[in-house]
Amino acid sequence: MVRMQTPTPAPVPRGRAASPSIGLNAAIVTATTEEPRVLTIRFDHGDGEGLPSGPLEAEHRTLEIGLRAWVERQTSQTLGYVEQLYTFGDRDRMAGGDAEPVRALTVAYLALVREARPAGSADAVWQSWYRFFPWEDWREGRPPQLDPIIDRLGRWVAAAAEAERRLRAERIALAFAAGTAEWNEELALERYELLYEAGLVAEAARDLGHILSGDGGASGVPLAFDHRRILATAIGRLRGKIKYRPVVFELMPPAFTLLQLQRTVEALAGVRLHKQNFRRLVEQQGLVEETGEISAATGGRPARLVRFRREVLLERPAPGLRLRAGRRAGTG
Amino acid sequence: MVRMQTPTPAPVPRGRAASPSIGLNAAIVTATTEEPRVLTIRFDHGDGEGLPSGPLEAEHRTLEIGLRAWVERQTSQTLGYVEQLYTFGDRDRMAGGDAEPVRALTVAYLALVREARPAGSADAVWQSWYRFFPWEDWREGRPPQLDPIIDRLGRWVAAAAEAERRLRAERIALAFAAGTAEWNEELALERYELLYEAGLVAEAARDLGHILSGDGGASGVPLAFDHRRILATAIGRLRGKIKYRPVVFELMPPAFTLLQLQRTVEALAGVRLHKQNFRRLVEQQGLVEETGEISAATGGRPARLVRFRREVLLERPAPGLRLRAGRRAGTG
DNA sequence: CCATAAAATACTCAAATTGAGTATAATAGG
DNA sequence: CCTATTATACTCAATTTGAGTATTTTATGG
Repeated sequence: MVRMQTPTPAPVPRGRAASPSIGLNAAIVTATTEEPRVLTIRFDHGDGEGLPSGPLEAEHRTLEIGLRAWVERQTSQTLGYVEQLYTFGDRDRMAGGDAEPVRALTVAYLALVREARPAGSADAVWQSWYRFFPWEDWREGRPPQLDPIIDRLGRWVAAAAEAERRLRAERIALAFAAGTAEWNEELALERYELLYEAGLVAEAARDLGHILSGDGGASGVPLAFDHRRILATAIGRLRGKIKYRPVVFELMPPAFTLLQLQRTVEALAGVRLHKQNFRRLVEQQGLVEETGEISAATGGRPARLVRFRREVLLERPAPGLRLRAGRRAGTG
Repeated sequence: MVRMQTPTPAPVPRGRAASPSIGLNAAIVTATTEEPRVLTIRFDHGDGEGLPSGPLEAEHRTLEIGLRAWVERQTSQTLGYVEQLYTFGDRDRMAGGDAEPVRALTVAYLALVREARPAGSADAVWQSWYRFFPWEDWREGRPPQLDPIIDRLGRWVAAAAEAERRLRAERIALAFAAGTAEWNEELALERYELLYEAGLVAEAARDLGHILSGDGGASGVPLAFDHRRILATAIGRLRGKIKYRPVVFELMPPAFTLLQLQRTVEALAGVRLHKQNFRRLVEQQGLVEETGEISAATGGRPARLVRFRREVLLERPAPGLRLRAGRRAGTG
């Protein structure tokens, strides 16, 4: 990483010097048995769960090194791909009462790991990320959880004044494929933020000191702090990234079949793909190469085992799986 | 993402709790008379220049609000679009001597403004960003500055051992369109990082305490600290973004002709586009609508004046100008 | 040993998109 | 009126996409 220099010496009379604490936060993702999984921590003090996080320590040269250090120490996972997501710096972030507003700066990361180890601590668990975002999984068609959500969103729209109402309606139409718009799996963050604004996720009520009235689980399991928002960011980012960068392979074993690859992509994207076209794409793009081996039958005709063709990284600027959802699940 | 190596990784065994200073940093971009411009500050103490930056202050609720606040105060610019780029947090960033390594955290932003005001302070100047990246401007064809660069990069490749050599050669081929690869304007950061690693930009030498031997200006004007790297990040991000988000319009006046729009996109992307196809794209995507007015002749037949069609934001998830460079400049 | 299910793989084909033009219209300046 | 310059309309072949059908190769249950 680049050797960094000091930021420009502040030329402005410093009002109150902000000397906030800095946290690192990671959405650690893997994919097993057709589910995208994320590592969460159960907090022993209380009932909540959240993403693993740790402090930035002085001995780490860069943020990313610091992140890898404590993740590997705490969860005994070796991180593969790591990408910075966003830095959140809200004051008043540590809500809850009349405590002096303390700025908590959090640098959030997305990390991919190839295999889900049992997780170092007993409090760390791998969970399908759809547990937190049930409306994001369209692999078996439109998820039924959407009905109560759209319903409640509709009431939120109606509650607003003229101009704002139209705006809300259109944001919802776009994000939730309510009108003519098609489902766009990349808009995970937009959807979560809409639900938060509309007060339809538990975090929104919590941050206001309320309790969310029940919705039969349609709104998903909440996470501590803004961790669910970070996870939504991670999901959206990853879903976008697989289209132009071969990041899926960070989640695959050394050798795999094309169907396994497709199932992993589908798990992440939350949509089904057209099998024949998916293969055509993968082959045409030169993303994989033969291992020469054949898979131990997966239920039908045995499949070739392929591996990721690393050279593609050096050949083309944007190798990825610009996937288009197949209308019907698994045609052909 | 490719990262540069720290020249001096001094592992200092230090205690705990990093309580670093936090800086905000902005690449403020506009586009006038067919040039993409960025606001830089001339430092009175010394000869360098850099990006505007300021401290995060306690009274700002979010990072972005803090950023807007001091930018608007210091430069009297009103920021339109603002996007977080990256958070840099290297320790040892305060180079130069045996000073105690202090962590300086910097959150870098990209900001777009519609018109370049004379800039609040006399030390603030709008400059074409190609002054800092002469090799990035392909609008008049392959820039001649590339020749000495490729030449020097070639020597850097030759200087490496076998395995590393191949790697370098392929990174260069991809980033600089040296082999079969086509020029990819989005790879601005990758190119800058290669040049930094190869010691071909002044910052690399400076960070090592050397002086860069002359290259006739091919390597562009340096900036203080890592500001040129931040600018490269901003350029790459913006060039990518215009393809799927209508951000160019943040730089356009309320009414404009299609050619003006095209010239702005070309200025940002650093490549020429096929005029007729560009228009087809813009119209098909519904990005603009008629104002009914006609431009005061721009040299030939008068052109319709159009405006950005805001509704497109609500209709489609990824409205942008997925531009393809035209082989020849301005055909038709 | 045969029928059937489950995959894998091969091949087809029409529609849509893209890349690269040509053709024509409208203006200003001499 | 001729020329330069830009705007705009329209064409057309090549490529890419979306959505199939057809065929091959296994395992399995009678």
